[in-house]
Amino acid sequence: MATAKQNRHSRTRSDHATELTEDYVEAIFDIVAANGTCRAVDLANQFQVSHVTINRTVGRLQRDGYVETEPYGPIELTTKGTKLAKASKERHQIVLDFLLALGISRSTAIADSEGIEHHVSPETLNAMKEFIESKD
Amino acid sequence: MATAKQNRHSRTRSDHATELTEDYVEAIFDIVAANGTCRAVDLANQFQVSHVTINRTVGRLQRDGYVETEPYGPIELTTKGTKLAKASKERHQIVLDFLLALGISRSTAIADSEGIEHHVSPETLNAMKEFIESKD
DNA sequence: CTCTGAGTTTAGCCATTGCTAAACTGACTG
DNA sequence: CAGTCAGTTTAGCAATGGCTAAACTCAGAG
Repeated sequence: MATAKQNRHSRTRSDHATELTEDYVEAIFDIVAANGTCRAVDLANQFQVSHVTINRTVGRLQRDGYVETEPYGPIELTTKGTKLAKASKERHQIVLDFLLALGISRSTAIADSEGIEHHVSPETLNAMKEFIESKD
Repeated sequence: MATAKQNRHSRTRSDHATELTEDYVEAIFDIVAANGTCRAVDLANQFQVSHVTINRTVGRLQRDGYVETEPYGPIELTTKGTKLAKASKERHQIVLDFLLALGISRSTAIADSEGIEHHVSPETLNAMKEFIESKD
């Protein structure tokens, strides 16, 4: 009877790009909030990746309309980028709070929430929110 | 004062490869269990990806010692591959049961668990297990 | 024993995400 | 105003994970 299961893993493909995009706009948002401005070198620090990789990734973010930047200039989020950053940060925070409410240690919760945040549907996110509130 | 945060996103890099490996050995394990044998075409069905992609990915799995296969022959898990498949399946099941225990609908739980399973630490997995048991 | 067709493999293309090495900019120092 | 140096960009390499088109294998039908 062959497989029985179907599709399902199909997300995996393009979603890795989405994850990276979300991580970047989140980081840019935070760095601008902290430093007033964001340079490539700040992102290289954040992600522990070479500045060259940053440069090209930022180029893709610009191509896709998430950031604005000029040669040798700072990196700024567009409206679209800011919107995505805020949504990602909110999701991230809920996942983190949820893990903490579940009794996970802070350091593990921080690490796991980074990975999990990109994979929670609105329904699950909502359930997490309710769980957190029930623990207040 | 620059960034303040540090590292943390460093997992993202090589982990995508690990995720794919886990998904593949899990699928191979299931297909062998269901059909008695696993062919490239079964995996192509499962992942909705061309058979050519399957072929090369299986090549990498073989290179890395997870599967054994000969040209035009079936695909079999090595001891190492079987071990990883079982561990992944167990983790997957716990995450799924956890989401269900949290009140998530079955279809969403199935979808989300696919994404989340690769990002839960042993500590979090344990907390999930306890949560499930507390609901019995 | 040939022929056909499902399944596999090879060849060759593209984008992404990593890297090092080398060239370039621009601002601050002397 | 020349030099230096941090930061940026360009050039070019590798591995991964996707694809189509074309060639090959092998088992089952005639």
